[in-house]
Amino acid sequence: MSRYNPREAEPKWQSAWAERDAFRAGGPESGKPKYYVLEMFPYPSGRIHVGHSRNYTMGDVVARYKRARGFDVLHPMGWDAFGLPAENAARDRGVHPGKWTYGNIDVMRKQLQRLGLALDWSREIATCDPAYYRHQQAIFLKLWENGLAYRKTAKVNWDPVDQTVLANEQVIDGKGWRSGAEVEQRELDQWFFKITQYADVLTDAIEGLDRWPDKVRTMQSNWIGRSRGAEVRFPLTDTRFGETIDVFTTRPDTLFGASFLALAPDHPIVKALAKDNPQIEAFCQDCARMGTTEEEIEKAPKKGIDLGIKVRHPFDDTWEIPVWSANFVLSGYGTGAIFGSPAGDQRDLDFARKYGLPVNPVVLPPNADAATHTIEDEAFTGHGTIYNSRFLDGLETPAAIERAIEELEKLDLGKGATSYRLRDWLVSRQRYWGCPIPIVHCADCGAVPVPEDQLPVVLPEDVTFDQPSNPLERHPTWKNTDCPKCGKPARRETDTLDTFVCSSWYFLRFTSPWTEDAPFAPAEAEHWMPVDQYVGGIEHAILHLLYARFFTRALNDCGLMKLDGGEPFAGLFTQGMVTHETYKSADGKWLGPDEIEERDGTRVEIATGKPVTVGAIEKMSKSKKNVVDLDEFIESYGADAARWFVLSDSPPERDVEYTDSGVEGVWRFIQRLWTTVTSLPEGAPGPATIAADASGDALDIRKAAHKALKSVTDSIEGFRFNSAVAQVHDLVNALRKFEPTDAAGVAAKAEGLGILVRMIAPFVPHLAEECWSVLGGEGLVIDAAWPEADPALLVEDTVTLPIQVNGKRRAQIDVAKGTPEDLVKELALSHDGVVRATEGLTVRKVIVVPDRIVNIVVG
RNA sequence: GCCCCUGUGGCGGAAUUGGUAGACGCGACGGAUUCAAAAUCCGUUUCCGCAAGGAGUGUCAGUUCGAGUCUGACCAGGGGCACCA
Repeated sequence: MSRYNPREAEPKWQSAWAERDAFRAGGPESGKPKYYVLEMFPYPSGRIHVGHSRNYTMGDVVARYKRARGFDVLHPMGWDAFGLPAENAARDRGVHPGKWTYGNIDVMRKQLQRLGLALDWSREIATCDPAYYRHQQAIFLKLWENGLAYRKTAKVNWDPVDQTVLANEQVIDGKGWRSGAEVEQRELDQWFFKITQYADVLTDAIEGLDRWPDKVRTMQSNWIGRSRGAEVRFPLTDTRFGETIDVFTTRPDTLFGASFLALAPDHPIVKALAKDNPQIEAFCQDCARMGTTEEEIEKAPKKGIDLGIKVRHPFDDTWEIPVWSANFVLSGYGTGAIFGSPAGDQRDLDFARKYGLPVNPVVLPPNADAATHTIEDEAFTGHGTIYNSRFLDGLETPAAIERAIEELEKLDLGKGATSYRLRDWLVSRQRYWGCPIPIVHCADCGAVPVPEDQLPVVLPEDVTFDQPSNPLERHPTWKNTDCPKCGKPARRETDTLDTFVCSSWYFLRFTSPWTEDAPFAPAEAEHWMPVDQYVGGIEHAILHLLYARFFTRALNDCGLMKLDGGEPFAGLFTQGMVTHETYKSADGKWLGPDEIEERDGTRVEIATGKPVTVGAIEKMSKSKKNVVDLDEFIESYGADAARWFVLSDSPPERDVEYTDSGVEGVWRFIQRLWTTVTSLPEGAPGPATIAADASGDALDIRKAAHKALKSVTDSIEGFRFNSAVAQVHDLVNALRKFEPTDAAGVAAKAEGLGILVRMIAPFVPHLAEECWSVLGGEGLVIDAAWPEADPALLVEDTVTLPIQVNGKRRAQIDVAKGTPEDLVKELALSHDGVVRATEGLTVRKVIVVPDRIVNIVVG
């Protein structure tokens, strides 16, 4: 019997699919329901390893399954091609970023094609292509016209290694997301997108994302960080610096506990006071001099200075409150000023204790006694009953908040307000390999947009990477141009856009990548959007997924399209990684799995013969060398084996560990499936057979096939691919053990195999085609409809009922389905095992759950 | 500090609504085949026990005829946010 040879079969079927252009998406005219499935597009960093392939395989299973279910599927692929690694490669190897990038794209495209993905390659895009980024420049200008892109001087995150600014979302634990370097704060003039304008809708809409993981929804909600509260205006006793100081608080119910106000050191009032007061000036400088990295800021001790001015309490104009400046007050959040209510806030309490400010308890914890309740070193931050607070006395916190706001509004000294943690998206990058910002700076006219007919602003080719700073800035001529408005000599914007801008709308471009006069054809976008199933890594839970949600709304508002609800991704699945053991050589260098081998039970470095240290199991990554190259894997085991492996064992959202023995198990399975299929005798009916009059073993095998079909279908729908794999294993085991003895048996086996082959087609498409063809199936299996399980075969006519005595299983009986309770009870009570277990005890109750279980309660 | 998730055999995991815990795979062990090996095939494999039987889903309680599944407290691991007023 011949073995299945993926090396021959896989290219053959790939050509067959390509010849009939099988995966080209139709569109509005196809007459079929649409389904848009998308994997987060790759950054072309070099080569694809088995780890990367998991993401694409999962999307592919969905694409192929939906296709078999009669959907017009859009499943495109492209390249997130701008980014810093290309510049690093240019610096290290002297190759132009474009050349490096396109070279990688060619390699990776071939790798993805060898994986047998059902992709519509006619829609391929690369974001570094001027045909793509010209539209991005047009979008930038549209956002600018609509007030959603703006330029301002602000404190921003500066990555000293990558020599560029970063968005807040790209700073992880105080370090740059790519370089890992400690991020510094710098005051710079930069471009921003006004994502904060959408903070409210972006929060509210999270609730409707019911096909997103809860985890991602929570993370987005926390990131935006909406807090509801009040803005309170404290009247200044001295009006040199204005009428009031405005403060944001979430707890206006504690207003009667106010003992000081604290302003950020760079608050305008503090700055004004510092001019005539050397002590305040010194304090401000001290704060400014203090470390600029996130970590230093966090560790800095609390300190402040009395500014010598006073405000009046909004509810009592005879009550004066001192105004301080404190280093822990952030100028960027709320109004850059707080009121200190030490009894109810730990930080305020620490500050009050340090500087001897009053601590007035105003919230009584539940079950506490007003007469004895005191605050020592620990503030009570929870909700409770308000006291010591005049008209708020006796109210519970939520009611007191409302009452306080009501009063503030009546006095015109405040109002209900909402504050957000989210900052506007800083999109300027001081890098070369990105989309140029289409703006010209003119001494007379200011920032002037490049007129639409002059787009794209193309990157110059002749740049150097021998210095760390922005190559566009250093380019001798590129930045020199004329002002589009007045014609005078002017300077081009040399910053490029954050690459996350590119990935914020690529899924729209895929709907009509050939459109030249617009980023996308609105009719196509409206037909295909939203993406029905998006698949990608959890690392984008905030970054990309939040930006994209903002972008579709912004594009809606700029009139570029109409997308109901504004959400780009109706369904999101965040897949786990592929992990692998790590290895280090005797001298501490990372080694790849192909550089080691096992000799006499210990693993040694092949080159030196010295033993290696086996390290932690970690996500496959180039830096730790624990990768298995996809081409090499396919060379040995085939694409189907890679696909089956990454879907097996672990739930898709969890990590799966790559092991050689696991891969061998997959190989065994593929061969076993093949021998099972080819074991069908000559002249057997085709795979579309329905062996309607089967009985006995033949009927059992039919039932097994239809049950497996039902469970596999459910598992695919529920994104439980590991379960689907197990159910397929089960069916293969049943089919290979079934040796038909007559024509009816052969027909039943043929039917079972026919179901099996169509069922595995989304997972191992090449093997499925080969099987379909040997079984004599008509056409290609990709064109075969998903089989329907016969409901009559899903129900058993007898059931095995476990019988419990006091909740412990003691026996089981086989009864006809639907046997009356009385009879079941009688059978159960007379069963030997039950009689033994109940001897000498009184039967108090018998619970019969029809066709499920019997429980006898004795005592 | 606040918020969220996860704890099941030697391992990855299954048990979708409370109803036979451990499907399926890996590993291990035994056997067949072979001169031998690879490959393949057939068994066994939660733990204790020869067995009958007993115990068992992180711990402790609770609800229930019945809990991996529900509730509460705790323990452990992972993740997110964090001077955010």
